[in-house]
Amino acid sequence: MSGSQNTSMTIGSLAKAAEINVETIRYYQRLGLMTEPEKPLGGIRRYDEDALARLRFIRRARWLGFSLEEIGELLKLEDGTHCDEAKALGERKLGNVRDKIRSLQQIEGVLDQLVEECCTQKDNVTCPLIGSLHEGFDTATK
Amino acid sequence: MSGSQNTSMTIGSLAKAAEINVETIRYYQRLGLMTEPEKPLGGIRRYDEDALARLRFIRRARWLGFSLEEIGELLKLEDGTHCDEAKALGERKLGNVRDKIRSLQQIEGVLDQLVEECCTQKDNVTCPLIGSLHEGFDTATK
DNA sequence: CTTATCTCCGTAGTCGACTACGGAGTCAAG
DNA sequence: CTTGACTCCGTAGTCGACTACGGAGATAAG
Ligand SMILES: [Zn+2]
Ligand SMILES: [Zn+2]
Ligand SMILES: [Zn+2]
Ligand SMILES: [Zn+2]
Repeated sequence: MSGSQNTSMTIGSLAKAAEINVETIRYYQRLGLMTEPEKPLGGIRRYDEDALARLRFIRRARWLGFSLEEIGELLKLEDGTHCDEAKALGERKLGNVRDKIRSLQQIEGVLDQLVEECCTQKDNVTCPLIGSLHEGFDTATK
Repeated sequence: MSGSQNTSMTIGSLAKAAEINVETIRYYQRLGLMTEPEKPLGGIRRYDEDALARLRFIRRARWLGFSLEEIGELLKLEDGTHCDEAKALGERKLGNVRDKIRSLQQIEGVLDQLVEECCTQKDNVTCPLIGSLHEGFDTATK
């Protein structure tokens, strides 16, 4: 798979398809995350489905909190000739992801509790959510 | 609680106590998140436990993923009489956090599988991790 | 053929959250 | 009293990730 059909797009339609700014694509090209296709002698570059897939990959990974630099490493796995290195990288990234999940779950727990406690006592003048932002930092943080 | 003892600190010792950079405190003051105490006529400003508590509040909220602007809102609710607004803010954050967790778990699954498949066949020249990277992410991406 | 709408490319600006710098003033230990 | 660390204050720099601008050339609809 990863078939590069000749569904050729201009950078503008690629941007639209990926729901991303044209300038952002150029920026990714400057960083080496996307390759610039050949320009047909004073013409306009054309992009295929692979470029779109790559863009979606980048956007998704960004949203998940990977930096563009990390995404670059992730994308280098593409050459397929360095199984050992690929595995090492994959494992490291997996570790990162699990760290992020753990951290977010911790935050989730705290926030959930705060929201639940909030507004449970109508008589009470002070909001428990605000109150615990003042206190519980040490316990929740570590 | 929130007792303002006369444990007066300079900005330097406040920074040390809060494990934060002096410049960051000044920055928070510029943003209006911290108030600058009065300066005793050509002297040096002194900070009390309340300032420290407020700094901890800010750091904790930052850790929970609130932006400094949101923290400003949160701090305006400090009087504790705006329970509903505080709760809404907390619930929105909680939603954000849960979305991120779901997405990370999705990518965790994919990465985990890829790493497991990698290098299981020594004869094979192409790395299965690499090969399935795009497809795996495509399917996982939706 | 003529516009209107891209594309190309380099440079520059923005935003959030800090972090650093520099020079004058202040305080405290020796 | 001197010396060295700290404070004050304004401005400027950094970093990551974009986003905008401007002018020249390409392309497509009418
Ligand atoms: Zn190698
Ligand atoms: Zn409440
Ligand atoms: Zn209100
Ligand atoms: Zn492999």
